[in-house]
Amino acid sequence: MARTTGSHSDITGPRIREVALDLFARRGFAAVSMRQIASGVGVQAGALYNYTPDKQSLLFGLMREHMEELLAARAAREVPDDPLAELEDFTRFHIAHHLERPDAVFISYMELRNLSPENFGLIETLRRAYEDQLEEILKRGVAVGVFDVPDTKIATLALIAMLTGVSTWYRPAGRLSVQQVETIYWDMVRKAVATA
Amino acid sequence: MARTTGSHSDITGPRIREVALDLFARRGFAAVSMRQIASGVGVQAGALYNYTPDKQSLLFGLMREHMEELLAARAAREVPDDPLAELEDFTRFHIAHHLERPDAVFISYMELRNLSPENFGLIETLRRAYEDQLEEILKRGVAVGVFDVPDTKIATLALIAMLTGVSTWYRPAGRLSVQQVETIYWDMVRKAVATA
DNA sequence: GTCTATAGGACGATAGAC
DNA sequence: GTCTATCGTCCTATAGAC
Repeated sequence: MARTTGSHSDITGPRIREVALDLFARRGFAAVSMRQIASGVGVQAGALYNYTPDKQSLLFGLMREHMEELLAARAAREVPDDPLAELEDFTRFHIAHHLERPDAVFISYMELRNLSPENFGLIETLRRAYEDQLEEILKRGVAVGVFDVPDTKIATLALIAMLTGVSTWYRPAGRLSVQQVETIYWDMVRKAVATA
Repeated sequence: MARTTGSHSDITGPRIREVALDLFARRGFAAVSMRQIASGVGVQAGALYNYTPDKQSLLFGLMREHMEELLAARAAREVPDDPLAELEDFTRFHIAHHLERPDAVFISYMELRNLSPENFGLIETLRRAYEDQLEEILKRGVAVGVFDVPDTKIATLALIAMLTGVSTWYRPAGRLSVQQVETIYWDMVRKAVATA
């Protein structure tokens, strides 16, 4: 892992984030030391502090990046007009996006309690903004009579929990493609909010 | 927190488990020290080792107890005969049981990676046994034509993720009773697996 | 059963040389 | 920008007195 002394600012920065994401996801933030991260990158522990003021900022940066990427990817999408097609789009987007970055997904809800109160608040705001997009779809569908849910807020949380749960069991080498998984979940989501 | 020197084996044992459960849930296993647990109990750190061989056994004991209690509570139930009523019973049981012990629920899926491989395997076996009960209900319902799910294994995981997710947002002081929450979720579960 | 004391090591973060 | 060296603190777990 050792590396020759010298300047590598363009490489080291991203590598630190990469290694930290991997180690935090696999062992947990509190169980990972700055020395372990440095070793994975191939530098000494002190060198990390050229890139982050402290360990917690490293975690926060990874989580904020993940949430902002999620919101940006969602915003970049061309969204259909009717609520049913919109909900299908959201479902498929959510599953595909989350399965593409399992480590970031994992730490973003497992390590919330290791954030300072300020940082926690910032992440929660981003998470709320994302959830609100789903709730708005449900509200529109209820308004025009294509959905029937007793409580849009709870339905939102229930559906997101269900969809995000894919990350806990999906393995790319398994028997199902991402598209097949999307379709199976969409079938359940569609029916769960359908008019009786 | 200090306590007079002396024998308290009948009190200290349960208190250690109680304090550990609370601290592990609030801050995470790796972030909690034996000294902090001892301080919460009102003894010195060394005294803990009269009750547990090490920190990890303490965690494992809490998780195993939680899973065994879950299976026992489920087994003690009188289960209705038709799949639809059975599924409603499972849904309401799962929600009520989990909302009664949020800390144990929390650590039981957040701290899996802090278990040794052997202990992890034991907990996974118990978890699988519980999940299998739901899958059997779904299979029976599909067999007699009252449920329509494309994949019972995935539906099982999806429904459990949705139901367990209640623990992340429910607060007893909130606007809804446990019964109301059960009913809202049952409405979604019922429709999600219904025949089209 | 609990205490005090400690072994033996890892931690986060910083200072100063190059 | 990275290194080596280190400060001060905390950790798990054990030993031996009471």
